[in-house]
Amino acid sequence: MFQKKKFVAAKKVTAPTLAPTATKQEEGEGEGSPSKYPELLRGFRDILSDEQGRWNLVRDTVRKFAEAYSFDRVELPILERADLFLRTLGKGTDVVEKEMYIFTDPSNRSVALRPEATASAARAYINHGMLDRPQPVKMWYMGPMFRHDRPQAGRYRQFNQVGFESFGVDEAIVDAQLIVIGVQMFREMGLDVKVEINSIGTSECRTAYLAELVSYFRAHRAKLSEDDKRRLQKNPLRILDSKEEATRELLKEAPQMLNWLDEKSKEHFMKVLEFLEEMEIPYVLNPYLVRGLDYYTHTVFEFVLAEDQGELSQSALGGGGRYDGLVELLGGRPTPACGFAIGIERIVKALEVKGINPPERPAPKVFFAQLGDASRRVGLKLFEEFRKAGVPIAEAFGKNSLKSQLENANKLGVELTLILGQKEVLDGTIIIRDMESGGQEIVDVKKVVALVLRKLAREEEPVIPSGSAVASS
RNA sequence: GCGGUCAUGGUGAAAUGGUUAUCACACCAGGUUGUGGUCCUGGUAGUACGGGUUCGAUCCCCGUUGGCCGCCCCA
Repeated sequence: MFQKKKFVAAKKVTAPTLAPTATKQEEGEGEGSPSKYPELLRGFRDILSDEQGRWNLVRDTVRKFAEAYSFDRVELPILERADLFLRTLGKGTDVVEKEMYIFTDPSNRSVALRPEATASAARAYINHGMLDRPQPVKMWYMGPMFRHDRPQAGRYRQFNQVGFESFGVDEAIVDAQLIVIGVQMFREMGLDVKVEINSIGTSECRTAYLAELVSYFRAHRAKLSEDDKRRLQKNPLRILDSKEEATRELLKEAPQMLNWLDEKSKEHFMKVLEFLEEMEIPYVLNPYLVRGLDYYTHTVFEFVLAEDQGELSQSALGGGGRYDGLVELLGGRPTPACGFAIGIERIVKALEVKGINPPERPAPKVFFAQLGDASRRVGLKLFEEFRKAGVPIAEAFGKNSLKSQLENANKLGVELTLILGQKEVLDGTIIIRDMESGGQEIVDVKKVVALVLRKLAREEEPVIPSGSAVASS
């Protein structure tokens, strides 16, 4: 029996803590499991087989695109020096300020679970001297990210992202192609997205613009909400996507980023848009689109689920942009770069809402039913033969009665059940039972794989309807 | 981080300040020999956790944890 009490007891055994800096057990989350059963950490989840079909669709599609567009797969560490993110993401950003899983490791280093992977990709680019490879260096990754945010549907503390990053080329076509890849991937998966796009220029023109923006809003400070005042102080760009009515009103008269772009930035942005038009990628110019991370320059964009895709609280499926200063910021040679990341959980959710649910794996069409240990031994070998023949096969070795095994077979919806009893083992035969008709035949066990293959192939032959019109529903 | 809302077996639901918490589905085992789908019988399994009020709490109160929604933010 499973002892429920064990977990209660286990709670009292204080595990060696990784953070000797003593997170005092105060209020809020963070105590052990309050239940008698082990409980998931808030915002963390198990992804079970009922979702795996959709996950596979995402994984497979992404991989196909990565290969077609020659992006190289990289596996980046989940844990990095905290400093990497603190330097790159920006001081005022929420991610850095309150969402990072940051702690001191046993060797007394400040480390962080990655909240995103672009910084790691840039770090890898520098560490491995990729600037000496033919440019652009194009890489893609897929894996978990961590942000200690308040969980909600479509927002988790551990979530998975796929990212595409291209280093070393500053041409607008790089931005455009990344957007094309993103949009086409979504289409391939059956999701209709639109692209929201903006340019925030170089850090120089952004600084000039921000000064202007701040002074504009300072003049109207009285009308701003507390939130927006805080933004104005900490991260003024964010005021652009404020949802406050009064602020939105003020924004109409506010200085526009686009007017502050220098000639080169403007030209770059126009080219990106032209390429998108050429490719007939639907985009929406959103002058208020800014991204949450500081390293972006020039083009920024988001992939947003098209409206008619059902109710979803989180409709931004991904986003990205150009980050020409990032490599240099990390100490590398100035290197232009551009990339995007998409959130797998949100995509999977969108697929679910849309009713797209491919099977996780092909359902087995054959079931092996045994009677006794001699039969089990033969079964063990047969499984290998069927595997080599590429035929998935199910079993219930743990059951003793033929009846319950057939029940299982029936529930699985297999076409054929192989029945092997004492008698058959002695004779070197096996029974093939057709589950639909109930018909059975006794065959040589040595030929069973070939016979099953033939029977299954016959089933798959398309039945040509003979003349009679099929009643339409 | 702020506000709201909810929490009953694996799932979906029902009920009550007072014997043993109800039902369906699912799962397991049977309905004499080695044969599934329907049917019948039986079984496993639950009031998230901690405290308080009470003679008595699953129900009332408080706290915690977790889900969801809005804000913040973002993928």
